[in-house]
Amino acid sequence: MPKEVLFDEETVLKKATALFLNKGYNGTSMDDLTKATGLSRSSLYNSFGDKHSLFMRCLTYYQAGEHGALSDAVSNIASPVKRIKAAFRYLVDVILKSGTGNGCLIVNTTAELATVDKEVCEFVFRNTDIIEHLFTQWVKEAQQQGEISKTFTPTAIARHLFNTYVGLRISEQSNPDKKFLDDIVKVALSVLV
Amino acid sequence: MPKEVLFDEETVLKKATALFLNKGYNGTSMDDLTKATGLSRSSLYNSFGDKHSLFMRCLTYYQAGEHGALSDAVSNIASPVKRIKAAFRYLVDVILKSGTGNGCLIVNTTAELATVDKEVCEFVFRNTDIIEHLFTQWVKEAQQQGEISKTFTPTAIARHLFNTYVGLRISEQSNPDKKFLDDIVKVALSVLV
DNA sequence: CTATATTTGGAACGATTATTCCAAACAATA
DNA sequence: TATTGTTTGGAATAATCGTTCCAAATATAG
Repeated sequence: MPKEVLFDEETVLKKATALFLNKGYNGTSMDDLTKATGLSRSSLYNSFGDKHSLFMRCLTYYQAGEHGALSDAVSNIASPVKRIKAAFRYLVDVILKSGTGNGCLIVNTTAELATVDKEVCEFVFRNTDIIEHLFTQWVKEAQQQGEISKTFTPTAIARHLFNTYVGLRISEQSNPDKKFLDDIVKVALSVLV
Repeated sequence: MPKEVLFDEETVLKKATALFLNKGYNGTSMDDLTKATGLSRSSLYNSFGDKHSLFMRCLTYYQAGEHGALSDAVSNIASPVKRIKAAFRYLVDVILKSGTGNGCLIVNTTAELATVDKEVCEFVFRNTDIIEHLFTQWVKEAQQQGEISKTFTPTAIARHLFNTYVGLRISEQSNPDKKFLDDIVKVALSVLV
């Protein structure tokens, strides 16, 4: 039987993801990745394929992590409007507590690669769809329970919420200030009436 | 007297900017730039310094161009609320007409370099401030003329508008669809009452 | 026409890029 | 313990990176 793998795959993904998040895809070299993960070149290639494959793994790993964290933060909130507000308060909280101002890997990747990398393009499109549907569900709930008016369609409001999210992920990098982000959330969520 | 420069500096900047907008800073090589501009390496270095200097020139060139285009599009609109709405309609129009889905150079650069490049960081911070102040002026006007309520401060609304703008510049890359962008604008600007 | 000053093209540079390769290390089975 | 199959580290690769350098080209001034 083969020698077993000595490293924890998730630990490696976590460190690689942090690196990509900080320096971007093109700004991160395989040398950086070996140093950050502690793995040698061959181990990295053997376990994750080439740089692009590793990056795609990081993207899905990051996506799952973010989605899980958000679920944990708001899943027990019954009121859909309160759930939406809590989600954005949670987001601002995470941004300020991380302190790095690195933004979101998926948003950053959209800006860096969406127009030149087909695989990335498909990923970010799917991701957009997933978030839009999640928000749409929440808004639909809110309208059915009479928490907010039916002036706009659930989809339209969901898209606005998505846009507010990605905006915040850029804004945190150009002006990582609590008042700035709070102002954005306060006004953006005032449409939920 | 010296031999005069044979190329038009603005034409070169325009082509270099288009390249950076499409492929990002790290994704664009000096070789790409020589091919796109038609200039040789030495001419490029001689006239614009190194890659980073050329990039900063492109950033300010792009900034001036965008600001000028926006001014031209809305400066003759007396009503501040109509002006804001026209600005975002103009933006969606530009996005759809360009068809490239490349987003905004400054937003993309924020995502790619803001946390690792001090000079870029200062630039995007200044840019954020400029746009915030412009929007703040418009909102202040609107409130003074009674076009919208004073529920929120002009700054808070301006920050929401800024956030909506950068969001749109990402969203256009993840889902370049007219209905999608129109929904965002429609809901986001519904706070102007 | 000559001299001058600057640009220009292209070769050349060392550093870094992503990737491959191979022998040595090693854990699990037989 | 011997064998097997895989991982591992590090050297090696070819390509590309940003940058420099220099001789040739060229427009102006004298």
